[in-house]
Amino acid sequence: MDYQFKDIEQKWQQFWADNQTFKADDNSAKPKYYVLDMFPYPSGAGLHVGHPLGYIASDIFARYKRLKGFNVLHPMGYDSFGLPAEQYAIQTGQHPAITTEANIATYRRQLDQLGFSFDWSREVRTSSPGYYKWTQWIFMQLFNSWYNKAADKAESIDKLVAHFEQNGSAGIDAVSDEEVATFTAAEWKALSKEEQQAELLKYRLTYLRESTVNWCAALGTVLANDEVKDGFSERGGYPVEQKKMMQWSMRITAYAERLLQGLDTIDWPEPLKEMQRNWIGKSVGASVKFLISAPPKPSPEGRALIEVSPTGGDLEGAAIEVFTTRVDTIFGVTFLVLAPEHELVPALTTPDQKKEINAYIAQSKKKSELDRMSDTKTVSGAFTGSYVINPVNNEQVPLFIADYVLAGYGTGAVMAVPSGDQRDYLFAKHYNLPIMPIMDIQNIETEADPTKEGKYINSDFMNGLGYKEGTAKVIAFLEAKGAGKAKVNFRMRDAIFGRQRYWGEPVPVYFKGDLPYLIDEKDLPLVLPEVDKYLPTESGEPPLARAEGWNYRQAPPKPSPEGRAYPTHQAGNYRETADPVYYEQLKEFSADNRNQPTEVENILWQLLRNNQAGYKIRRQHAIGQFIADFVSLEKGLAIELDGHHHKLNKEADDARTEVLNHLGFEVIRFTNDEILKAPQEIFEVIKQKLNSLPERQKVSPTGGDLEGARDYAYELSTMPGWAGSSWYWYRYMDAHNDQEFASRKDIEYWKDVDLYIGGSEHATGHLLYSRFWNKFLKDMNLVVEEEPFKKLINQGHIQGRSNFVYRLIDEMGRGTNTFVSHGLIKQYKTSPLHVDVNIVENDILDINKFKTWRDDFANAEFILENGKYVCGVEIEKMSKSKYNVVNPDVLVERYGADTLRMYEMFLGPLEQSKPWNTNGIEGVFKFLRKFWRLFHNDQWQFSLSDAEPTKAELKSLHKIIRKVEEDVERFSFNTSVSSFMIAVNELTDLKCNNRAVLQELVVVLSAYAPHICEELWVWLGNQPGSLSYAPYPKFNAEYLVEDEYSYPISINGKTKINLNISLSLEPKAIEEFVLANADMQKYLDGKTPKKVIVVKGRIVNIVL
RNA sequence: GCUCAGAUGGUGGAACUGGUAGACACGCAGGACUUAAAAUCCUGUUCCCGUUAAAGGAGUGCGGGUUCGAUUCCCGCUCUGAGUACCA
Repeated sequence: MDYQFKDIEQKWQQFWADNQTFKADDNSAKPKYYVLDMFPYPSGAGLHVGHPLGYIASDIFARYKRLKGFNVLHPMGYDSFGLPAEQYAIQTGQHPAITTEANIATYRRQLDQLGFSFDWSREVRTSSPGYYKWTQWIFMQLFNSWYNKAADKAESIDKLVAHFEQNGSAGIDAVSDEEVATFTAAEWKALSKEEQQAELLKYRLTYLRESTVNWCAALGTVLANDEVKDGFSERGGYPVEQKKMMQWSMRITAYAERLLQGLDTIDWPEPLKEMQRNWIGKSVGASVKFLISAPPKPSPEGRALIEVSPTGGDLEGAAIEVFTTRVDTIFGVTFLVLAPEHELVPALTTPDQKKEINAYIAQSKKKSELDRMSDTKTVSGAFTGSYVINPVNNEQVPLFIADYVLAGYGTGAVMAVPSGDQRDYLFAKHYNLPIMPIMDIQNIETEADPTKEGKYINSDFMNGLGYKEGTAKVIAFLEAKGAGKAKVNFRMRDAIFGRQRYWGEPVPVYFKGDLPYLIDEKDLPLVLPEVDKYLPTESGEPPLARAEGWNYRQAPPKPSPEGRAYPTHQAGNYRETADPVYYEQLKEFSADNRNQPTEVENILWQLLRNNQAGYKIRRQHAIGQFIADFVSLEKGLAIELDGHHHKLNKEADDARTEVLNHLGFEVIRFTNDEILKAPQEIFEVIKQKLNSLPERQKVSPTGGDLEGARDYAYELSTMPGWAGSSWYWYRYMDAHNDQEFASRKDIEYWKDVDLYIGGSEHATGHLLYSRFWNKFLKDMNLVVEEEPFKKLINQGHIQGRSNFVYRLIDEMGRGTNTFVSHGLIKQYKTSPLHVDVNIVENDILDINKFKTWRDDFANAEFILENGKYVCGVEIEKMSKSKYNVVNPDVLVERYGADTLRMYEMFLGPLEQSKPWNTNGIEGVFKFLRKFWRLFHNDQWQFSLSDAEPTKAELKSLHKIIRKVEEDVERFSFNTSVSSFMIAVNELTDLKCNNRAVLQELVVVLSAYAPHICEELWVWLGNQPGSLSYAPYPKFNAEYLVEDEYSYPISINGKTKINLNISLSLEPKAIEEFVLANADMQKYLDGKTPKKVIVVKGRIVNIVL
């Protein structure tokens, strides 16, 4: 039979699925190998031909490793939280979960038809509660941790608390917020719980803090730095502004050094490592304090300044701290510059300068991010009127502000050394400030000279020293004086960890007042609630604020005999609907309480039981959210005793009273003492109260009783897109575990990802955050490797090739229905318009198809060149809106998956970006047919010979065995496709139909073209499905041994002829043989060679 | 501006540690089969000069260098792509 790829591919895809052929074993004697693809966001557009590129490569590699005897884990899943589904929901009202589900179905169908060897039993989806339960859990671990610099790892927050309780803040070296308090153990213990919480928040690895964020009003959310490009959002291209907001952040800066050092231990592309290094942005230098000096001539106004300073006192004694990488140049400092946003600017501005400074601040605020970037030449700034003192020579230098100093980097202040820094130089020239050379070989005629060579001059105690000694000396000097110290600064900022969006993981946090608390671990997952609309509320709160009952109900703590603690409810959120489950829980606690009464309760109970007060009294009865000590449901009276808890929490009691009142209960309270002293009197009070109250309507305990209960507000923002992708490779190891994010056993077996394939666009996002979380999990001893991805390969991007038509613009500036061919557009006023690449061939527009492409083009007219409409071409991203998408479905339908797989590999090196071009796919298709034909006779009948393979056949076979081994190991998939073609061409020429040879060839090719190989494998008489785990053929070098080699003979490096010479011949003999050759005599032309170079088995070169 | 990657026929690309530049494909040209088309197969295809065949010359972005020999190594430059952006 002819090569029927459609039947074959369907059949084997079904077989693999039915037999779970690629299910990985968690416990195997074979060595493990983990091949991972970056999991996709399932977009509505489905896959285009660019998406599978990396998956094909990883699949070939995974299949190859199986043949090589490895236990391969090769999973796939979906990064299914994200903006597009939510944007779609906003527009259509369709729940993002539904959109996502539909998109995943499309993705799955498209992936399946390409014959990937994924272990689908381990599929993960970041948006499924079973998965994000553990994303939330990891968040909680981060919340419960702090970074101990002394141990250089994250540790439990309990350990920090224990330290505070014993030693106060002394001796703690932590990565924390800047403004942490210092306190003694006693002071710590004296703090209220809330104050302690607030302080601990400054240490936690995930924390809430007022931060300047990238706010995108159009998207209604904040964005991470890596999601902002040139002041616009990466998705959608909307403007982004800076805004101060209370935000969740991740203390990734704690790991800056380890993230940097770790790069040296992993096998990643150098450019990608470089991007991470730049992003981390380590600079080694020093921080120096410049004392603020009084204005030079204290005027009445000058004094006024000091009085109005925000510090409330004398600014003398206060200092400006700068960070510098060239502290050795400090004697060249002739002024200081602050960022306009620097907090001390208002206080340091003298009244004379106030006007100028304010004008400058206003002006630089107005400048957009873009202006500031494009305009790097203009010097601008303003003098504050104040001066500071250089600590090394006590000289007064003026203090300026200028927007070339960034508030967000370092301390937002720089010491200006115009002789060594070009920006400072320009600034000094502009403001006529002195420029002081500090190196003997410095040339500062026209520009700054940042040289480190030479000896210092004008530098007091540093004069005559070189860079290294000078730097050491000046740091020692500053340290001794307490005016500075060596310091390392990082460019990387903590990562904002919150989006004001719906379609993301809820943050497992609720609030008491302003303080965040974790929900109970047993309440995970905190499931995303339903909302009526996916938009922010009218008051600008995130969409989750629309969710009904989006509040946390903390279960009452287990009662202690003395405590009988009630949940600490406080005024706040109101809840109208009942929660039967919670009510059941309350009833349980009530029963517990009844079984363990306190002394006082017991006394009162003896008086009130059996209708002794005239009405039925219940004790420890659940009402709404609370358990009342005694209650008459009939009369609506709650009697509360003064438990241990109540004393501590008057506010909570008041709130409780308010709620109970709302529910129709009157509340009376007694202290324990009152009851102990005069129980009978209390009894009488209660009795009177009961009589005075009207009878209450009966309410069902489940229905009405819970109404109006108070709850805690949950966090309203959701986690950012990178949360779910920062640990997913561990979930694949144990995808269905509902006790742990992955079991210790499986983590210890699979350890880390051996090969990770994905795009370089994740360099500073996903790949950095994943390394961060991995290091944290390692610190927590939850995983075993410090780095998650041992080897990483960036597949190139397949770009689209767009075609354009050019619409003629009339003199009014309106678009017409006339289109100008590309060659003529210079003569007309036109505007370009994307046109569907499917109606263009070789850049010539099919005019008839164009007219039917869009209704409004039915009457289009054209200005042609040479009778043709030539389209413009541009290489850009493949996207629906650009009409340049090539769909793999179409190609699979026409050529089959095996052809598409091999063609995508054949296109060029995996890591290279290139525009898609379907031309050439025929060549690969022909190759597979030719391969198929090797196994068949002229009548398309399966026909093989069992004879001994010939030497030539074995040579072809073993060449390809070795070649594929070499190529796959170095990820050069394109070259092995060529080699397969060569092998099949050779075997065809040899008319090879030898079973032994072809069977091995099938195994070698099966990683690339699995379907056709499975089919032939079974024809060859093997067990269906066994091919995937067949042994890779053993290469035997003997078959490639030659006894002759065709030496290229060159004269002065230019090849002239080839001569067959025995490989056993030694160089001396080769030289003689060559020089004696008749043809060579002609070239030598009687001359004697100056020199003859013979490289055995390679080349002969004659120098004349 | 800085950092990184790259530049090879009409096209995609190959040449792995310096050793026959252009493998393998696409496209194109010519041919075979066929009434014809499709499909398939064969031949040619870096450029220039020349031709019956030959023989010669140039050639891996440009200019230098090292070397018997350079697409490969070194120096300078041009262009393209990516990242980054006043980072003190």
